[in-house]
Amino acid sequence: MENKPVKSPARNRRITTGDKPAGSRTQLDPTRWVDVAIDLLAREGIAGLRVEVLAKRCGVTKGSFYWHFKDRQALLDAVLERWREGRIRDIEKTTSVLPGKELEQLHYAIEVYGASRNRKGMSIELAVRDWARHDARAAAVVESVDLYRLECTRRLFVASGMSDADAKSRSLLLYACVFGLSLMHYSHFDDRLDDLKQRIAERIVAR
Amino acid sequence: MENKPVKSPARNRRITTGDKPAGSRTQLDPTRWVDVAIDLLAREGIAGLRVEVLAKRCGVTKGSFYWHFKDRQALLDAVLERWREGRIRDIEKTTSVLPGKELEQLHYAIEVYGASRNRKGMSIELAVRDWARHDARAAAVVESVDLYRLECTRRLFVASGMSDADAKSRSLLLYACVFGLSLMHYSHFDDRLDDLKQRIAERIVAR
DNA sequence: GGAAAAGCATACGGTAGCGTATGGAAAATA
DNA sequence: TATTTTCCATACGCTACCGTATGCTTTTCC
Repeated sequence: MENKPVKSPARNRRITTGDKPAGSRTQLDPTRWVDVAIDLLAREGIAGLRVEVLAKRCGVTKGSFYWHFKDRQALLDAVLERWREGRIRDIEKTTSVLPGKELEQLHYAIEVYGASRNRKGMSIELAVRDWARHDARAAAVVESVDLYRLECTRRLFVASGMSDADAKSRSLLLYACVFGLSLMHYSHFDDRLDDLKQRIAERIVAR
Repeated sequence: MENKPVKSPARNRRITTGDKPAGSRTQLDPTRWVDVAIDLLAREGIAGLRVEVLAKRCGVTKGSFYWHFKDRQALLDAVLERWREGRIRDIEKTTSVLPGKELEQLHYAIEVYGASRNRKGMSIELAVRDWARHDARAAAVVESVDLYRLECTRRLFVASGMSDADAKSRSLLLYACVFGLSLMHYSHFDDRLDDLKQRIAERIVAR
């Protein structure tokens, strides 16, 4: 008597990812779960990154999740690792520059971090940092990323002719300012925010 | 059976604001709940501020909580209001200064914000800001506090002889740096952090 | 001293979330 | 085609919460 409703079969889940030569393995999700998880993290924060919510967002149930991951912590570890790798790559890309263009590149970095098109990236950044305040693993990842960033921009300042101590302080000030601004609500403080930001960037980089 | 049998009022609370003089009244709780709640907020963040956890920390059960507060949101509103008042008072105290001592006072403010003895205050600050990222009420409070802070320090910069535009940018940079530093993990970036901080403060305030 | 209110405990229903058990369907493989 | 492996749905037990209902005990006040 107990017929199944057969409501939403996953019949046409033909995954057409960048197929290798007839890879033949379904190979559906090792990365997709993390993709959606990071999107959820950006929107809701670490407290909103729940297994069943994530599964629903992926169009499956948690039965699938627990086939791919041992538990929630395994997902969180994967999210952290993915974030770390992405940040390292991004830092290297942002701070590699031809000699002579260092200060220009530093200005560019500041502008990119504060740009509105980078909203999601900054949401992830803040979510991870909040996460790190109550989780040692996240804190360790944040620290490694911070140190790498600080070191890369320090080199740029040094390459542009500044002393090591000056370069260090400017590098730290740069990132502190970038993240601090993303924490604040100052849009009503001035009606010419672009000028304001420009002056701040000058104070960090110039002279 | 849809009547309200006996118990309904959550309304006629004791006044507690000087009803009787020196009455040794119970006076136990209108503020104490919020005290403990803010302590819990500092430790665990907004996600850890749960009714039953708070009650246990107060040494009672939630039956007591729901006598004093309509619901969890009422507590959160009280926490926000208390935080806002405290910040406003603190800003006024920190930025009121004799003419001629403005830059000195700005240095003092920076140093106080970054001091280790202010750890709990900064924990609350970060918890409220994270809260504000997903709650409109908290966001409104943060914005009002931010604008007040920015305005007060702007006046200090102006009073020390800077242009209005310069003062605005330095004021914003000051707070962005203070909060940004509290988000970062840079203790291994240099072995002389005091020098580093001093250089940053100089760059924000001096010249 | 006794009624009334204040202050709190206990029990309950309800939701959301984690992780497990188990079965079923689809794809891969023999 | 038959069997195994992959992938997912469903159901279950458990815990942590929120908010309500209903007492019980201590004050307060007359």
